[in-house]
Amino acid sequence: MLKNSQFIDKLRQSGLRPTKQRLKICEVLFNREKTFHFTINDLAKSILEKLNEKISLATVYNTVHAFKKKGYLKEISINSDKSYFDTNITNHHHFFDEDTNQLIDCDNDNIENINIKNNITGKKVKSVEVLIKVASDNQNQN
Amino acid sequence: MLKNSQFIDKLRQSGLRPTKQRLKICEVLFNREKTFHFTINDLAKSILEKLNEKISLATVYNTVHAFKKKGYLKEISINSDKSYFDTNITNHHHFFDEDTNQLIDCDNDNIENINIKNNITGKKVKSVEVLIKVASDNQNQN
DNA sequence: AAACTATATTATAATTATTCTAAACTATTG
DNA sequence: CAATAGTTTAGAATAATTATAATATAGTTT
Ligand SMILES: [Mn+2]
Ligand SMILES: [Mn+2]
Ligand SMILES: [Zn+2]
Ligand SMILES: [Zn+2]
Repeated sequence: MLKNSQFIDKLRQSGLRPTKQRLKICEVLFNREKTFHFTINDLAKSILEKLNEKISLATVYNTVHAFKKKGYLKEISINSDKSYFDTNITNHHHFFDEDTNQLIDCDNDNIENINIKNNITGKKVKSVEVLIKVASDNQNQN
Repeated sequence: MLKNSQFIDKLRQSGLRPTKQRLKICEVLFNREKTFHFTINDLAKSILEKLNEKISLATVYNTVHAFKKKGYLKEISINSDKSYFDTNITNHHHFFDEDTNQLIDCDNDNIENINIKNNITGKKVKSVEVLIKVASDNQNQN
């Protein structure tokens, strides 16, 4: 449970002004036990529910992108309809539950280390991530 | 190099009428050496260039989705801006070149078999795919 | 603290990818 | 060939995201 002043410091350190809106968004994003996987819409809804506060959608977009740029959030693509973001910024794998459309972190030691025998020549590996799609047995595989 | 009549048979077999447009799209998609990774826009452009033919965008969307449903194409999510499709319908991994925004197939035996120790309870694994993001050394990691 | 300047917020418009609609067209079947 | 069921099409509708430009705020200077 981080306090406001800690968020203020963090934001200042990364050259972001600690505005009222950004602090609210920090609260919603980072004051939670577990990793938060969300769409912009989820976040906007969360802000409204948790804080009973309305922040302009544009600001939510701006802030999420600012936080991503500073490395406090990462973007995940599982679905081309909308972007998902992740408060777990480490390199990690995901389960994607096709029944519920939920992203779930996959513990890194749940999967053996992945070794790429031949990389593209002249390129450097930036990340290696596994996406495991799951569904209840009877599900249509779309 | 498949002939028209082979496409006609294939389409008939899957209950799709072999229309002029679908045949053209088959030509562009499947008469090539290597796997084709494309966006709808790439495909539309290809149709125009290769066949000097204009097919309505709605038809391109319809056809791609019909082909996907029949299992002749698969959809890949690397980027939430737009959908990528793949003529390689097997379970396989990808390199994504961040410099060029190109998807490249990763040979399955380029990566050791992936074993998931603990799956989500009550769910069945539908697919396990690795995405390896690469870039030239000096690239900013966005 | 007032003034100044750089940044951030906001409502709203614009853009882009994708899907929907409904009318015109075409492949298939009898 | 005629009936019909499926397909194509242009254009409208929708939804996510980004751009704009006026207003507000934070940090800095005086
Ligand atoms: Mn984005
Ligand atoms: Mn979209
Ligand atoms: Zn995660
Ligand atoms: Zn592929």
